[in-house]
Amino acid sequence: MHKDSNQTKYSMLISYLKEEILLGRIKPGEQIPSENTLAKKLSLSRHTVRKAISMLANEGYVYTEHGRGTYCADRNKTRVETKNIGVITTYISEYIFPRVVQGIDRVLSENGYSIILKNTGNNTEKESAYLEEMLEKNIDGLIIEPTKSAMYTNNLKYYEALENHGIPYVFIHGYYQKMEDKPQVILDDEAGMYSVASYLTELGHREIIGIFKADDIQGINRHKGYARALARIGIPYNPDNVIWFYTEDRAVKPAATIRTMLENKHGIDAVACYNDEIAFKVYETLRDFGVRVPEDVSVTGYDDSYFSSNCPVKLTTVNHPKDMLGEAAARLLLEMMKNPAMGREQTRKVIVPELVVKDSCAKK
Amino acid sequence: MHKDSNQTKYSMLISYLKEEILLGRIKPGEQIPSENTLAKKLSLSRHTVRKAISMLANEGYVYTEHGRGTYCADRNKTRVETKNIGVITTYISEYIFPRVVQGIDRVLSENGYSIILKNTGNNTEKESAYLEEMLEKNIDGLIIEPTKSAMYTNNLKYYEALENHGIPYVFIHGYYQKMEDKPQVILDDEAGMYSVASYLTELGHREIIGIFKADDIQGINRHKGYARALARIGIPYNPDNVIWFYTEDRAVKPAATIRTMLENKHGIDAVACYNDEIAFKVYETLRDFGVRVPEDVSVTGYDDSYFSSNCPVKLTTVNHPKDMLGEAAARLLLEMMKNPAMGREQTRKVIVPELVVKDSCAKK
DNA sequence: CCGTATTTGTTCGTATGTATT
DNA sequence: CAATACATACGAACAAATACG
Repeated sequence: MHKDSNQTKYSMLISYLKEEILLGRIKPGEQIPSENTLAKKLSLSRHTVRKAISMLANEGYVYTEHGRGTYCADRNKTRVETKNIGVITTYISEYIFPRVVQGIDRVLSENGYSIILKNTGNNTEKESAYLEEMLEKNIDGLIIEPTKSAMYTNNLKYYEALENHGIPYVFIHGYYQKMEDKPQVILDDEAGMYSVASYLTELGHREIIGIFKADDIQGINRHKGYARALARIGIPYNPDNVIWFYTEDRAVKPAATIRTMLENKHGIDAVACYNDEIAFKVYETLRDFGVRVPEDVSVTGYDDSYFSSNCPVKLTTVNHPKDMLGEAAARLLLEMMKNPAMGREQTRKVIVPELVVKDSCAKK
Repeated sequence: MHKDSNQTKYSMLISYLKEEILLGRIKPGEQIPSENTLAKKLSLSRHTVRKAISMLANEGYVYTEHGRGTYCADRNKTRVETKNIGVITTYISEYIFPRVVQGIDRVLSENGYSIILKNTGNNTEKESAYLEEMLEKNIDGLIIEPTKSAMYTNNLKYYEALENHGIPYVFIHGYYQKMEDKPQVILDDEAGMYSVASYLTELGHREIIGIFKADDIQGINRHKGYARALARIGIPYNPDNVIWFYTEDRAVKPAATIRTMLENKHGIDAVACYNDEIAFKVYETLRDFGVRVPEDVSVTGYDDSYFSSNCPVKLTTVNHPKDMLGEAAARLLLEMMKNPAMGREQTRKVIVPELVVKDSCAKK
């Protein structure tokens, strides 16, 4: 049950049964435990169980037969095209999201589809709720940016359900670790950060601080690229030079840690940041401390956003082909809807981003 | 009651009430006796009455409101709820749109609705196509930012159709000129620009250039505020000091015109811009020409976006309560869906923005 | 075919919670 | 604040349909 605990008892039972049905754990025609069994098992009165079942029957999830029992209804016989595609994003980042959605929308609108938009605010429970909503709404396909993709997720069941119902889906930006082979359009984050870190080492920097996001796969992969670039030229990996942050502390942790490092006279040649927003904050922290960029310390961002171009010292960064990412995901989804039996090679698109050199790095 | 006596008590009550409604003895909107009243009058238990009423509600004959009563429904207007709300924006401006949509999404998601997103790219034909699509999709409501709101539109028929189908809609940001009294959530653009221009006159400026967008109602209203502020202190209106631009030439016209003015030694004390993006371009143009901001010329923006805060000289601007705008629109729509007969006073929300003084203006 | 257990359907009573006026 | 109206939840009894030995 484990659901919205502030809800009513009957609605908890409804969402429990609904989930079982939507996820295919109770199959059409299958009998549901009797009212008395459910009441006893869940410590509810029979009246409450009846209320839940009567509502489910009304919504067409189950049907009851007098004297026989209650059965799961077959709702899929009437699966019509809705021409709606679900799009679930993590949090509406001001500088990435709109362009990606625009790319998706352009391709899908051209093909007569509309997008149903949801954003999870990087909250896993909301992701559950919205996936369930999408299943109920009978969408024709789904494009989803996974929430906290580096963390354990118990939402895998929804993806299985999508597959059971024959609804294609495409991951963008990231993917869950057990689902590397599922359809996806991603950026090669490791390669991107590898090119940043290599660029910094070529400028002669050795004490390179890396700042990474710990709860999404992008952060993990960018960290890999950072470590690989340093290893290539024989710099031993130094955990003290790596700062990890989470969605929840992104506004304070990176800048605060850099400040502490400066106060403790931790040697810093360069700072390679998870994205432009962090880089901009790092730039401000350094400036406030009287450290010049790039003369004293080099700083790099990631995403080539307005944070990079509007920073007093334009930030060297990695481009983010936002529109292209959205368009590619939409096109892949359309192909999959046309031809459901696509091979793995065709359902994985990796876009390699490029280093964009601006003014925030100098030779040591 | 006089009906099939072999039936159940609750079904007798159902057919009694159904008949009253179908024969028009109980009219749509009219209140039905309370559960307790019916129970007492008909010598039934309240539970039995509730059973009958809940089935009638399910069939769409009546609807209940917690704490108020049970009412006769208008069966001609009961469409099937899709729990989808259409949202049509003009063009996905990077710095306004995501927050507005986020505000809309937050309120609607909380209430179990999803948004179907479309953007017109400020193209009137696309607006037609998308309005038609929304009508086909059977949405429960619509939030729309009108495309080229200051121009003639021949999409009025779609709004009429929405009304005929009983689908409520809310304008945001702007409205068409023949539809001033339709439900809307807008910013008081005239007041916003009035406060900007008044601020500039109070600093002693007289030759104040105004740059406005000609094809949306926001531009028209901001121009009104500008003209009113100048008129207030007796500055005669000078058309040579006003630059009009359109969606299509927004990237070049404003900056190019300022450059021409500078070359022609047109006197400029200050430039009041349509938005921060234009103001940033004007700032760059002035700087490239060797004109200092704010020492030589004052510049103002509008929207309080990152263009304002990331400009080397932070731009004095007008705030844009993006989230609040979206939330207010969503809440208004929800109210209208609940209570279709809302008066005009309640369906028009005007948010008055505030001047945000930063560093780009100085005394003459 | 009968009897019994099971399952859903109808109806009552009672108590408490919550929204509206 | 009190009264009113709907909402949730428990308990109990009996009826009607079905399944099965």
